[in-house]
Amino acid sequence: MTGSATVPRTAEELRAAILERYDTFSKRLQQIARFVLDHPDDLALETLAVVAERSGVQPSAIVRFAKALGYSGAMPMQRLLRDGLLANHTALGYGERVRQFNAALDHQAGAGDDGDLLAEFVERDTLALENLGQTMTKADLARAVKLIDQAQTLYIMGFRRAFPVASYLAYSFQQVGKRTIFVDGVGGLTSQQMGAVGETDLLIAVSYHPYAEETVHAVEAAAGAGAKVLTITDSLVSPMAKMAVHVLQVRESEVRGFRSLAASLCLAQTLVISLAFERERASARGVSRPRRRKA
Amino acid sequence: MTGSATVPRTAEELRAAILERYDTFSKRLQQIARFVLDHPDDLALETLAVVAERSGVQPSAIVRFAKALGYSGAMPMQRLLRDGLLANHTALGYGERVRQFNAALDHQAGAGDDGDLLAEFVERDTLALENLGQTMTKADLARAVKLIDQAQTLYIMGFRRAFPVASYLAYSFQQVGKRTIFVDGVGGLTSQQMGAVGETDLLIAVSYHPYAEETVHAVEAAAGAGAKVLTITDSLVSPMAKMAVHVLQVRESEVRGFRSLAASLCLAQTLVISLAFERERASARGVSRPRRRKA
DNA sequence: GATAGAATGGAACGTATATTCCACGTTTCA
DNA sequence: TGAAACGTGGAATATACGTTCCATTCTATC
Repeated sequence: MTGSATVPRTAEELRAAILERYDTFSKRLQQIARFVLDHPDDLALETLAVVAERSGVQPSAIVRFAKALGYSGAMPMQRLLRDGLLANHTALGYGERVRQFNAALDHQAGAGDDGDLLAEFVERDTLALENLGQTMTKADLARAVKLIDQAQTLYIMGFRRAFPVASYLAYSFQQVGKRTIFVDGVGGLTSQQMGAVGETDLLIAVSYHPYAEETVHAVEAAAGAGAKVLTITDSLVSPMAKMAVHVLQVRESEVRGFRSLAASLCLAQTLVISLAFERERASARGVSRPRRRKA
Repeated sequence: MTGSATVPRTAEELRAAILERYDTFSKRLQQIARFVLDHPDDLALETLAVVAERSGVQPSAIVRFAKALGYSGAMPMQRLLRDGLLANHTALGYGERVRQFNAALDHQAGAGDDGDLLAEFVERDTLALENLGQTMTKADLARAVKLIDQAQTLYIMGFRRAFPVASYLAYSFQQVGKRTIFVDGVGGLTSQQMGAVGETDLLIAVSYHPYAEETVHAVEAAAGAGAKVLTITDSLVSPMAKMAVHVLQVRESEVRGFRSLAASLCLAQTLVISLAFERERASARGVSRPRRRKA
């Protein structure tokens, strides 16, 4: 039944295949081909019956069209166009590509071959980074840097899975000369470490689902004391998000319950170096920081 | 049945409505709300059953969620998100792409500008990951996993810049049930924490140039006590490399004097999950670990 | 600690959908 | 012009989906 040896596997390939074989199609099939080329989004999103009515053909004709291209039915073709739609979208098919990646991983897991596990994680982290670059706006970043710059003292916390990110932030901010206190929770001294937090300070709380209790409480306390809170988290409705003056959302893909931290650390480093540059620029303009100076 | 007076009629309104009423939702409904906010495209394109499985809830729960927002069912809500996706796709051909174009212009603006610092880091981390995938051999990884698997107790250490990596390793290995001791150096108790290390144990030492003194000393001590040492480092001739039975070299690319940790963390995660798979496979084959099976 | 109420999971249900099948119409070649 | 092959429309069918319902579990209140 397959018309040709190779079946199109991407939206672009499909488009090319239709153009190439257009002349060999029957009249009705050509009519469908024109519709697919002209309104790919319709075919991607709407139900087959709707597409049939909108293009003026029978549903069965569309199925025949798909089979003529080598598919088993119309639905595989639809899925292809859906993925293509997402790829053009800003979200970039991130979810879909992760889905496919996970599916591939499952298959390999069944085969028992962990040889290329590394390659797969590399791929997944690359996707997460790409997604970060496209979803995080410059305005969000600039606002975060401004908050950090204005803070008299920086408090940083993050437990469990967020701990590596928090420790990296603390270490790096100290390196660039920012007055930073790392609330590491050692010895149960969290509240003591946070004791002096005041209205001129900023707390950066890193937390991912499930959100550590200590972090939530600390954010509450800090907000109660009048301090500003900046959270790096995975959801806009995380417990911290509401109390925070600014939220940086990071989407790390998850495989078998293990989420990566690549995107978070990339963001963390961007924050640190953005701050360093900001200060450099400020001190280059004038001796005193324009934000603080009184005269 | 309608929860509120007005039912959201656009994707943006829906988003706002969810955020506003989030607190009034039950636990499961909040879980769904998070998923909808974080993965709107999934809900728009995938079938309800797929969304349910991906978000870890029942299909009926999603229907309840939609009804709680005032819809007659889940499908009207889906249609809303679908239309929103389409609108973004077509209409943004102008607005969004102009914005991206402007962003590209800013990127060209210059080195001093921190406008697209994020893009720069994303690019750099992506390269680092790619490099990791190409240089790290399967044999190196397999040997490392084997060492970890055979160790009775795992000791993990890494200070300064390596601390986030070490803490991630410690946390993750504990999560998958490996007996792990995180030598964090709190209270100057490093040598005490390392006191019981013996011939059947493995020390994973993470260290980058300039190599922290404490790490070097600890590796010496561990090697002296007969323990095996696996190092994750940036040079084959680092002080630790000679004493280690196995070295995993990670080359993090450097931008403006700041090195990333993306590749190291990707490697770390690969190690953890490789170990988890290895154990899973072993326990699936037989009750006892077949690692040493003779037949 | 007991009880009323809400929330939840999962099976059962009805429906809408994609697909298949077949009779009819159209084209093509002898 | 006749006959055979191909293409087409629409009904029939099987499937997959969204939705509903109810027993059970969880939560809050007394």
